[in-house]
Amino acid sequence: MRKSPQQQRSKQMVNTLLEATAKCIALRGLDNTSTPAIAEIAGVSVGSLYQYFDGKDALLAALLNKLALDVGTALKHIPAREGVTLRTLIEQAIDMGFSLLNSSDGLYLELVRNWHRLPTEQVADVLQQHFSETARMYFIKHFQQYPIVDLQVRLFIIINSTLFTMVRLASQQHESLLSEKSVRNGLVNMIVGYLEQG
Amino acid sequence: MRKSPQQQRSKQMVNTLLEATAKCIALRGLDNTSTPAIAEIAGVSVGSLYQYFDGKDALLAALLNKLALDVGTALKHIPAREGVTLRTLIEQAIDMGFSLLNSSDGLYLELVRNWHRLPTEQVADVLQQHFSETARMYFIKHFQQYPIVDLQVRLFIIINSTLFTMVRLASQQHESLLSEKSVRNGLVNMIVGYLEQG
Amino acid sequence: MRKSPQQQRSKQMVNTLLEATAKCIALRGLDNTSTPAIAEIAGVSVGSLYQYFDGKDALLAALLNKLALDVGTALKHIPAREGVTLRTLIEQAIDMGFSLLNSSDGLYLELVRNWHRLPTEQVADVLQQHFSETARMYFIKHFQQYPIVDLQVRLFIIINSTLFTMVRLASQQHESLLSEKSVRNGLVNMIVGYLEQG
Amino acid sequence: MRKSPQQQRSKQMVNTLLEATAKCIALRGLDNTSTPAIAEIAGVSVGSLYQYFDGKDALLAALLNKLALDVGTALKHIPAREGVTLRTLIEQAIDMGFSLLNSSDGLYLELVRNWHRLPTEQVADVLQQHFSETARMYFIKHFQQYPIVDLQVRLFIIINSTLFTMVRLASQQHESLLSEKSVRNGLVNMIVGYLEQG
DNA sequence: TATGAATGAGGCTTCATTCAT
DNA sequence: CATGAATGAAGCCTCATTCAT
Repeated sequence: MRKSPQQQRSKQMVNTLLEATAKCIALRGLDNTSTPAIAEIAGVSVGSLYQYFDGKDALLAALLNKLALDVGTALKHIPAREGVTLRTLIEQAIDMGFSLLNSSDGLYLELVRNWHRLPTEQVADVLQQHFSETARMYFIKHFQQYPIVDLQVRLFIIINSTLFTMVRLASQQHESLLSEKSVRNGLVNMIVGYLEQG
Repeated sequence: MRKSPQQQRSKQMVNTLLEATAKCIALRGLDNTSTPAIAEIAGVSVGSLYQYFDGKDALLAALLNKLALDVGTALKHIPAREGVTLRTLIEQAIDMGFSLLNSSDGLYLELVRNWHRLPTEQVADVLQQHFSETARMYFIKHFQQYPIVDLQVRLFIIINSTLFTMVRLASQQHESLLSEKSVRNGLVNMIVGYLEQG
Repeated sequence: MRKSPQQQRSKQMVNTLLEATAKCIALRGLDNTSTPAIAEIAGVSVGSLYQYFDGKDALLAALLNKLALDVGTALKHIPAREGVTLRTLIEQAIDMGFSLLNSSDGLYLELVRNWHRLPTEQVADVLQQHFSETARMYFIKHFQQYPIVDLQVRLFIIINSTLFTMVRLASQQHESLLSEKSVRNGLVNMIVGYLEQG
Repeated sequence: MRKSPQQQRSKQMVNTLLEATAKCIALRGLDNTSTPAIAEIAGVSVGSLYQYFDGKDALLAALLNKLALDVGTALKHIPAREGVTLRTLIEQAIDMGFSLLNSSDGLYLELVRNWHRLPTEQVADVLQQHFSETARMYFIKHFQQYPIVDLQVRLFIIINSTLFTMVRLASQQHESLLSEKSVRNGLVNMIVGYLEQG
């Protein structure tokens, strides 16, 4: 590990680099994202890059963490007011998912597609925790009469199903016969149905 | 295109190379699968590789086609006898999925993980058709009373959900808290529930 | 050296290979003329090629010899009847040059362009001798009153000047502002003028 | 295009590489001039080569441009004082030609030999323009009484004739029966004679 | 002899990383 | 700290030639 940033300039540099990484991935794809390319986009020398990050992987890891936090935050802002139905909640989550996948020039899309080549542990942790907690709280509040068994399993299934179905759709967007809306509704139906099963 | 094989030896070589490719992907991952690596595993010179395939991509494409055919064949052998329930059908498909993902040293796992970097068109075609047909026939036979609307959408969702949920599980197998069995059952429940919705 | 052809079949094979070589050079250029390519055009295996020729260079050398003989023969047929003027003689030679360069899909053009990479010694010999003899005889017959001094030098200059000027012109034919005719006439004038100098 | 050099070191490197390229071509011939060979002669890693040039072709193009400029400059320094005869002018040009061809270990020789495989457009431009202008000016100044018709054609013929005759001679120098001097004089006679023709 | 599959040296190029300035 | 030039291992591919059948 390099020194962690301790000064103003440092933090800015770190930020610049992370943004450049994001931009590069979005524009050129993960495969074409090289350290020189990142440095160039950041308007900084490769050397500097290595002052702040141990290398490509460290940079990616940092980017993922940052994004995970952002997403986590965004998720927390899905209003869980009193009386909101499960269906509504899920609709909102999925809509947010689609808008993330379509945002940032496809950054998230490219990242999820390549999840297995990325240092995703922490990301998974962050999101997993968020969803687990949210779900647990929701069910405790609303459905204590028929508590969900196997919550972990169901969450695992739902999250992966939704995420990758969305990614696959977004990946063929232009040439797809399926509309985003119909897939969204299908997913919602499937998930709600599943969660309401004894 | 290279000359197509014209002799006994040739067909064998093609096979050797495809197997080496498969082995290499399984053992070392797609990223570390290079033409030299393949040639070495095949016990053959790089030159030979290029006598039979136009390059790395052609080799991959050929491998995928072959595997798609194999899988297609395997799927056709899922017995669809009279009176088999939808649940059973799906259970069998999923079980087959898991056994494929766990077979061949993880070859299928690695391939599905990297789907977006592979020349998957034909593969998708083969499988898509199989599932579409099977599903259509099944529902025509059993459920004409409440015909499934949006079959394409539902299949898209189900297939991707299942596939990637399984892949994600298999990818963390050793360290996962979730058992294959529980995920399998969850998926089956979810899918059956979804398909039986009006 | 391989065995020299001693049988019918052999001679034919040699011929087929030489023609294939010529064709290949004309169509694909010397740089893209590989032994496999030649064998394929000849409809013969690479192995056979090596039965008859020691390799690429031997093949080229043989081709050049053959062509040199052909050209030599053609040159001999330029009618040197009584009373033909020097100018006419040269015009005919140049016209023949242009028609060779434009013939055979550009084979000669490509060969002359690449003269320095070819085993040209013998070719040069053949042609050199032809021209020397012709010239000597011509001048002895017609101009003994003012015999050309430095015949070797003059021939060297004339031949190379003409040849490469023609080749250069033919090489840019399509995009050239200069017409073949005007260059031809210019060459003739220059050469005749030069030869008639004391 | 690579980044253009921005520092002292860079310009030096560019130079080193161009010189190494020149050296390599001169010593080993164009065919044996490979990127590894150039890098080795330059005493530099292959990678460096690619920091400065897009590849072999770019390197060649750059070398040619540089040499064209050098030659252009040299030509401009052929003194065209008042009263210099056409013959003298041509003698000087040819002498300069010979000395170039014999210089740099035969670099120019090898380059001209391979003209048709080189990116020669700009080179041709530079030289063509020089000669056209010089010739035009010369004839306007001295011979307006009998203006040369077909100047373009004559220049084309003269330049190519001279150049390739010289190259051919230089290519067989050691084994030739012809002396440089005699060929030089022959060329001069031929050219002057040609240019003075109505 | 004829075949053509197999070889492997050699050419081109990229990019993560280091290090002298 | 910042810089960016330099490195070199590693990937991709071609083709002249050999050799088992």
